[in-house]
Amino acid sequence: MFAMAKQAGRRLADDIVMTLKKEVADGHYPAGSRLPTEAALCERFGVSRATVRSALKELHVLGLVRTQQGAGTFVTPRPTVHDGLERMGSITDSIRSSGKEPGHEYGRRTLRQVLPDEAERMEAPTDTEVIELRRRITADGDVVAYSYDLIPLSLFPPRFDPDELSGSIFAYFENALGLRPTLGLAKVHAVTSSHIAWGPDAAKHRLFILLDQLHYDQTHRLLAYSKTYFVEGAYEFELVRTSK
Amino acid sequence: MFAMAKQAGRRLADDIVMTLKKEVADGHYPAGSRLPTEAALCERFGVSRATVRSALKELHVLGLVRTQQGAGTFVTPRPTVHDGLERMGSITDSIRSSGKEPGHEYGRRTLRQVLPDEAERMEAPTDTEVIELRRRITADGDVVAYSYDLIPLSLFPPRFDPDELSGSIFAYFENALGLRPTLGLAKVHAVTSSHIAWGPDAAKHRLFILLDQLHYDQTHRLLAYSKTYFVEGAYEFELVRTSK
DNA sequence: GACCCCTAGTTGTCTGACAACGTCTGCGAA
DNA sequence: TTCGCAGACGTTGTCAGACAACTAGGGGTC
Repeated sequence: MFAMAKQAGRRLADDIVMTLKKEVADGHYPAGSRLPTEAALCERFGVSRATVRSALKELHVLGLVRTQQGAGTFVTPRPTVHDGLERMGSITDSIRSSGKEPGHEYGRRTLRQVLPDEAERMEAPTDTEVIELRRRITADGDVVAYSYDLIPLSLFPPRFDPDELSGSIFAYFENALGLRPTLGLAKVHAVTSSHIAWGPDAAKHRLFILLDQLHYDQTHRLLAYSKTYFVEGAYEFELVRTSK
Repeated sequence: MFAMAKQAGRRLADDIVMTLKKEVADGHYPAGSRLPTEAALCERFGVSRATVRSALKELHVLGLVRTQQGAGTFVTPRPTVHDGLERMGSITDSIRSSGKEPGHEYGRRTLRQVLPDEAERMEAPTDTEVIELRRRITADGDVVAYSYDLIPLSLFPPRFDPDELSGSIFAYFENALGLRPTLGLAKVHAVTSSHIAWGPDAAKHRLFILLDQLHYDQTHRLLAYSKTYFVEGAYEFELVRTSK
């Protein structure tokens, strides 16, 4: 039989989803191939058909499989594409997955009140206190982005020392604060400006893609408001668009 | 009872999903409020609980609701956000949903072979014949984007007259050819160039966001390769990023 | 007021059955 | 042999009823 480590609070169907997701990703079921029948999956996982169908429904909504009445459930053929910008994730990870070594150089860390336009975008009171970070993000030593991040002071523990913040902000959120950004609302702009870049290579960088983004966790609490200026040409900006 | 127009090939659960989605969007069930119980929804839609659960599962995976065993199903509080760039859809629709009137002005329509770099990006033979379209897309009369679209000639019926193509390409695909673009792979760039814009306002447009995009249908057939240059500032470029 | 227990209500899972639909087999006709 | 068709069979979609797991709320006790 199938003994799965069952985490507290998790539903049976979730385990099946995770297992099948992994097997599809690992090529156990190639694109276009047919998954085992619902009855076979029932037997394998030791659950009822209702539970298997719940799991398959999730895979269907996620676009991983396509079901056809009378025929079976098939793995959706997908171009081999790593996740794009539509997936929440740290820039650090995406640089690393492209085979380069990410780096962070921190500029000023400031404690201040939000500006009026920032408050409006964040839908926060105008007296909200935030920590402002200025960073340069590098890949194999080359600057790929300049980032200006605002993080509400209320997220941090009392007696917090801003200098603890280094490296990836996502990693800090997760490891030090136990917060996981799961939703980002971004606006994309093209920008030419000589006031964004700083540091030794600043003069070379004039054309940017601006990702003006609000980060939330699963409870829709605002974690950060960041403006990240990607140096045009230095960072491959990919996006997978899907229909509903 | 509830008599719903049932489209061919659609499942019962899909109708329920659409109805509930709309009602949530219309504020019929405010954020955080509890949806009717599964039993109540069964009665309302005249279906079994299995079908209702299938529909609710879809809403759950889509992040619209949260279910809690023993308590009920609740509408997820969400920032009010319309779909962003991560959703496949025509620019025309997105302009219309922002309350403006979309328009299309067609420039040259050309029948030609693909260029080498185009063939590489399209993963197509170098002797592929395509129809090239040049369009200006407008909102309330103002140019918001210049688009250069390549569509494989093989998609068109024999004795095709390029002049039939007008208005939204997506609409033409769907209505005239029965094709539905469901997947887009895009790269995003910032571009400054004086060679992109054409027409009366060309001189005003120098800074663009380029969406360099391959369009596929559900069978993963390439429908089009388009380079759309959005005039910076004229089009609000939004993106909803989610985690897996 | 604070705490515990019990109960009614709701979602999660199980079982069994039939309907709707796709696929394949095998037979007969050309 | 080849082609077309009918029917059997397999698979997913839906239905019905039941019980398990869990939550929220009420009432009682201290």
